[in-house]
Amino acid sequence: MPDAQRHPTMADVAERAGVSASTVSRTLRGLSNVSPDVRVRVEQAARELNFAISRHASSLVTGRTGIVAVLVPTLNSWFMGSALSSLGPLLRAAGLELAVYVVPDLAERASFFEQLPARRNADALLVFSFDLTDEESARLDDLGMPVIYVSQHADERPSVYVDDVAGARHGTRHLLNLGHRRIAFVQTVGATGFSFSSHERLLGYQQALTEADVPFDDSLVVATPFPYKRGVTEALGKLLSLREPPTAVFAEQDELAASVIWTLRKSRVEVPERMSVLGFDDQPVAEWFDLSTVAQSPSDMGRVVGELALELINDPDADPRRHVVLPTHLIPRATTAPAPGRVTDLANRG
Amino acid sequence: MPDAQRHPTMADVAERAGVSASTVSRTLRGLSNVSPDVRVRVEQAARELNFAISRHASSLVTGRTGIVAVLVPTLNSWFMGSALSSLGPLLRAAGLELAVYVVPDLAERASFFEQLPARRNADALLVFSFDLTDEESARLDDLGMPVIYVSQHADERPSVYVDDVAGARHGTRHLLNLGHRRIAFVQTVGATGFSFSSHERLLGYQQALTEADVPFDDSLVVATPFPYKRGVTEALGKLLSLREPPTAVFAEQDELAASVIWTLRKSRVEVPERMSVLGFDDQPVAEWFDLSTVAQSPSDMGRVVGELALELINDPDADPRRHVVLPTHLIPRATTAPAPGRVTDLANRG
DNA sequence: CTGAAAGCGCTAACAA
DNA sequence: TTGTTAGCGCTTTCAG
Repeated sequence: MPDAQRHPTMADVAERAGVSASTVSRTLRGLSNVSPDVRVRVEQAARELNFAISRHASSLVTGRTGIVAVLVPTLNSWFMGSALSSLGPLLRAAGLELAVYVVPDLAERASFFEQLPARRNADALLVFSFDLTDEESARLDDLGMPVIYVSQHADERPSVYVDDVAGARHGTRHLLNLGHRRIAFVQTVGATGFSFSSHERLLGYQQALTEADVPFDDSLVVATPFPYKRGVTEALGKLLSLREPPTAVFAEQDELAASVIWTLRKSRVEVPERMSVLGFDDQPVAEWFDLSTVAQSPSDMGRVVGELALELINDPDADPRRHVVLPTHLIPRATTAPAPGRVTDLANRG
Repeated sequence: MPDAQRHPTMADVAERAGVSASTVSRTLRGLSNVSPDVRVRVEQAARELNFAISRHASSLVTGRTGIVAVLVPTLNSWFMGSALSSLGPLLRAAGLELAVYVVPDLAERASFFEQLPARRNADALLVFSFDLTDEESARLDDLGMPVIYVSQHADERPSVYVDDVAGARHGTRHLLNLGHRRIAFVQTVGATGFSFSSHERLLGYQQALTEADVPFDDSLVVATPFPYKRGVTEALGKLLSLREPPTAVFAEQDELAASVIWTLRKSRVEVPERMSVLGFDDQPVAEWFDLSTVAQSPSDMGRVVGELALELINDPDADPRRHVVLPTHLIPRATTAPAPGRVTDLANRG
């Protein structure tokens, strides 16, 4: 259907408005030094011709592409989806495009870092949820554009992440305050091992235990491979058959927590009567399951990282190593309750 | 950290290799008419200088941007995530970039169609899961690039969608074959009303009933607003209080089905003993819940639409109105069972 | 406030 | 097979 007639150029608009191309350029970019009547004529001509600027032509001369690139392992996760769904509109509002590099496996990853396709083709790169090797980070340093690390620390480089340690500490304290002393921690382990967040959350869990003088027992920490189900059943089996089984499970993330609850209920272990379950994230599934959880906000994260990107792009003097740490908050729902056979204060402060 | 020294250009590479810029261009694009030794020299020079081509400069002369744009309502859904996660790598392999326009609400949508930011800045546009007005579609026709409609039909324009009607028909037949005669259909209704798929699935449901001579009863069709929970409780309340309540529920999609199961179990209605529940999608949640469902594959969809885009971009003579319809298949799991008090053939053919 | 001219980095004829 | 030339459509001096 589309009629591939050529797009009008600035020269066309200029001719129609009876001015020069430079004036059209100035007008359309909203520069101040254009007389009101000329501005009106130009704008009208542009509208009539249905003119759209060619970003490529202007990039060539300004040296800016108007594109922000993001590097993600997948788009198929709550975190990515939420973060990018808020980042996208924010960038658009600033007149920038969002380009996405999906790098699902090791081969693609190697090729990405070898070719660096974003080089010269974006104004900034946002690296989401990767645990980069030093070599990879070094490669990105030569990209010639600001690189912001999301969901991971990166020394001397700008990054944005949620305070996983504090979040897990608060969550664990919530369980401790409910009188639990045997608290299990369930992690997921992927193809590339534990994620950065996973480490941090375990750390927060340990810190809270230490603060409460509850000895850390590593038989209470279990890992399960990603496509849960079987792994979860096994992991819970292990926990329930301990001499002194846990009365609470802190799952590293909500989907895992949901799976834990599901599996427990199947085995007739009531939640929260016999076992409290706490998640991390506050994904939609947490609401369905009435799951107590430590909430984080990926859409806030998208917003914050977008703003930081704009700043680094527009202000060359901006601090190029800023770290932004986002908070979490505890949402007690129906899956955590006082430890069986214990009278406690119901505090859920973290 | 990045040292903003200027990027080397083709001229730099040319100088270093002792050839002209055209030769560099030809070499790097892999054209055949370059002598082997020159090729080697050029490639080495490019490598040494860490040269990367400026897509913008070449776009200017070739008229192609090397970008495929997608228009999506959100990135925060299983369907989008899966589809784009497969589309991205496919495009990269073809040397194309993926640009994403996230248009979450009516205001953004209006602005998108007014400005058409993709115009002149992409080689094709893929419109995902929008029900466009005629006016909007017409606007896209003037974009000057192939526009492919995903998850929706569009007369006379290329489109890719899953066969929702057939899928829902198969699913409904599965329930009929299990002896169910009172089968409810639960839809979700969003801010903009029912989606295209929603309509189609309802249609398939009705067709199957008709084929089986089961009268269609519109009190068995209920809708619930998107953030389920409350809506689902109400909807099920309505169904269960019917004079002749259903023995099976066909939910328009898996998340909704999960919510239905959850709510039923809370009300002590056993699934599948007293109520069968069937979903649509085969999202990960279907596996957790051991949910019988009608499976579709968004990642196949991403792949197919990507291939179609490449074809339309590269071959001007390609049929510009091709429709590709993707299949579904039934996955019987644990949430569908013979209707209570009925002896039936357990066929699950669709 | 406006226009003319130069050139951003590349590719596409055309010659050689 | 290679180099030369002439732009692609814009922005940016620099004059006026």
